[in-house]
Amino acid sequence: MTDAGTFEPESERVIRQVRDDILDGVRPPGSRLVEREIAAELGVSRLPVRDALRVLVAEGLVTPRPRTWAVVREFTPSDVADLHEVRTALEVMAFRLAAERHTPEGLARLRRVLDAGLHASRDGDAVRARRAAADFHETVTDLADNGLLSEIERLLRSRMRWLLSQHDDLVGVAEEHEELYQAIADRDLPRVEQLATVHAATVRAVNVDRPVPAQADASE
Amino acid sequence: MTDAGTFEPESERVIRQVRDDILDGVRPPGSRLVEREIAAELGVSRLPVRDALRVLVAEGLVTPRPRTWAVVREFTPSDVADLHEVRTALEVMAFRLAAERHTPEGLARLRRVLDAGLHASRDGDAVRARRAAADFHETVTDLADNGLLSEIERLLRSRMRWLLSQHDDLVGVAEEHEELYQAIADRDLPRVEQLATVHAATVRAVNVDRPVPAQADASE
DNA sequence: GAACACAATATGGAATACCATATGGACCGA
DNA sequence: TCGGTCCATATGGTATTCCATATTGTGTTC
Repeated sequence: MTDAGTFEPESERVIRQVRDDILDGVRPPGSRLVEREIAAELGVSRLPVRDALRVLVAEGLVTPRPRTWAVVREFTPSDVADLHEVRTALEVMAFRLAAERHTPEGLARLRRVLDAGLHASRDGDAVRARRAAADFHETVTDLADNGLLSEIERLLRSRMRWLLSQHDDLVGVAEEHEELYQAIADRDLPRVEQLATVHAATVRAVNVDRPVPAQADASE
Repeated sequence: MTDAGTFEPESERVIRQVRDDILDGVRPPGSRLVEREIAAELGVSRLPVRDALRVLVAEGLVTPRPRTWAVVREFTPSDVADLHEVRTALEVMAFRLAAERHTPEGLARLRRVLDAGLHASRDGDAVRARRAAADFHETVTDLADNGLLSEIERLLRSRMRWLLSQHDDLVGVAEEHEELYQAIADRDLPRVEQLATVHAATVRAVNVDRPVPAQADASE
């Protein structure tokens, strides 16, 4: 075994590059994704590009069209509402399981991530605060100790990143994380579920503030 | 437009073939999946096979190993537990949303699927009953009117099919479906949530009874 | 006899080439 | 001038080929 752990196929690099291009707005929604063009830009063959596009389709960032070029996905208000709904259900579950199953080590890790987030948000460092907020959720999912849940979380991560890129109330989020941490540490399940639901609603609220005329969003 | 709607690349055929092989036990867990072999068997090039394996990896039916052959996934008891947990959360959500959002047409469709299932299970037609049970859940997801939820459901479908292939209490399942249908039709949310939770537990119970003859690959 | 090293082979990763079909525009006719 | 049809081009799908590396069997040495 020479580098089994560190081996990275070209397609990985292409995936990251194209994904970042999309998330950073370099490739705006609706723009063409032509295999040959991307291959030429990145100096690789079409095959890694094909692989990468498949992955990005699975991540929901790219819309394939049979026999023709793929396009960067355009998220409709309905898509956003759907994502919030599913995310809420999964995160409430993750928080609940984390409260039930956390280990001392895991809890300490969560504490550290939380502190980093609190610090960053109080300093007004938006980039690090957002990063820490994402880490917080990822760590909670980790504590939940459910491989499939982690897998789905990874799958939705790009979409979430896209969705939350315009979230601003970083301090409020960090404070809610603090409360959630306490409830998890105390294994207070009812409180965790309540807080997690509220937290999801908070994040959604900030996003829905923008025009997004969600259609069936008045449900909850 | 010649056949834009009916076009199917070779990889689709390969996907179905290999997936069915796995689910039918023709390719048992742990067995090698060698691109060249499969390509030769199906009379296609390696590329469609590569594509197919990627998809099956995404479906969780195949475990890839960098630079070496992939293997048919071995489900550990832990994997099964994880799947049940996630499935429960998502289905409760699907049932709740279906109760909130169903249209008259959709409800009628659900009624028809349910009747087919009741009929088949009373006749002792296991194959059709199982098919109808799957259709019932799929229709409910459809009624929930959340594209992402449907997407994840499709993703998990193969694993569920594998998991439920040994489910026997078809009559009981159909009867629980009947109750769920009524609660959905009445838009009785609390009852739907309670029934959905119980239903998930029922299915799990039957499966946990017979601890999947996993290839005791206690590797992870 | 067992364990390690090395070589032959198997296998996935990537590049190149070719084909079938969708796309987009130009030309023709009304 | 507008609409339809046909053709050149663009583009994704597939096959073939070569390459780097993991696997596996064999021989050698302690």
